[in-house]
Amino acid sequence: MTDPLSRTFLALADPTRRAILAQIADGAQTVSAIVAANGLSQPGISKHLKVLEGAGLIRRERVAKTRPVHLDAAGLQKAAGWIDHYRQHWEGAFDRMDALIDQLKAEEAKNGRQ
Amino acid sequence: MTDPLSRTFLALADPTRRAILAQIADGAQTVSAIVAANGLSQPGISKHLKVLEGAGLIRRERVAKTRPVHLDAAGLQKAAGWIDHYRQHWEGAFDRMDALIDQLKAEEAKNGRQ
DNA sequence: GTTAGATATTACCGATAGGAAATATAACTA
DNA sequence: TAGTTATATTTCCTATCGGTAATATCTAAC
Repeated sequence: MTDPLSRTFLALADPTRRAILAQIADGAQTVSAIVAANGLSQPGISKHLKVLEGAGLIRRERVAKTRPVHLDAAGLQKAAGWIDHYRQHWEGAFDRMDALIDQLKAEEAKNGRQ
Repeated sequence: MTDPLSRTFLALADPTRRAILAQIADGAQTVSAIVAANGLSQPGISKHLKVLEGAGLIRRERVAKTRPVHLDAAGLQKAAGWIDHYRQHWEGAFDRMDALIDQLKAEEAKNGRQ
């Protein structure tokens, strides 16, 4: 019952779930393939997939008996968007620091000439 | 005892903690100021700050009696870096889709000329 | 050194997460 | 229709989370 962004970050806060995303990044995989790749039980994987789906990070379709799992960019974009807001801040901070360093160097050079 | 990236994402998976980061994005704030801004109790805020510090998202210094809380770019950069890896994937997917649309348009135009 | 203010730590609570095992459902196949 | 495969759901356990209240610690000022 939490907000979508929290759900997305919570979904990313688990190594198994990040491994699943890494596994399907290059193309859809069946649940069985994901179970085989990770050491977990099948119900355990299904639970993780449910969390990822609820966070908008994966989509599932139905192909015959299997339910291939796809990466969904929408959820990741939301998370990236939130972080990007702060990236502007810290890159700004780096820029200001660079400017400060340049200024200090310039003054140092000027003092050297005195 | 979990891995650093999980700790970072877990720290971001809470609205109160994201609000704290938003509040200190433009400059350090004291714990009291953060307590006043959010509706929570002081120990509650201290707990959240501990989580944020463990995730490398904030730093704390000591200035007289207060402990100003600063945004720390390091943790955010790790999280952003992880997501960026997948951003390349999904932007690649968009590019490929754009290329496909261009190709379809080109063929359509060619057929139109026939 | 005593006192006051700012913050951290501890103890406790209810809710939820992550995990395994058992069971149920859904769809292909014989 | 019965059997088999793929996946989902339920149940149960323990650990952790988010919250509050009470207490402790650290620093500055007197």
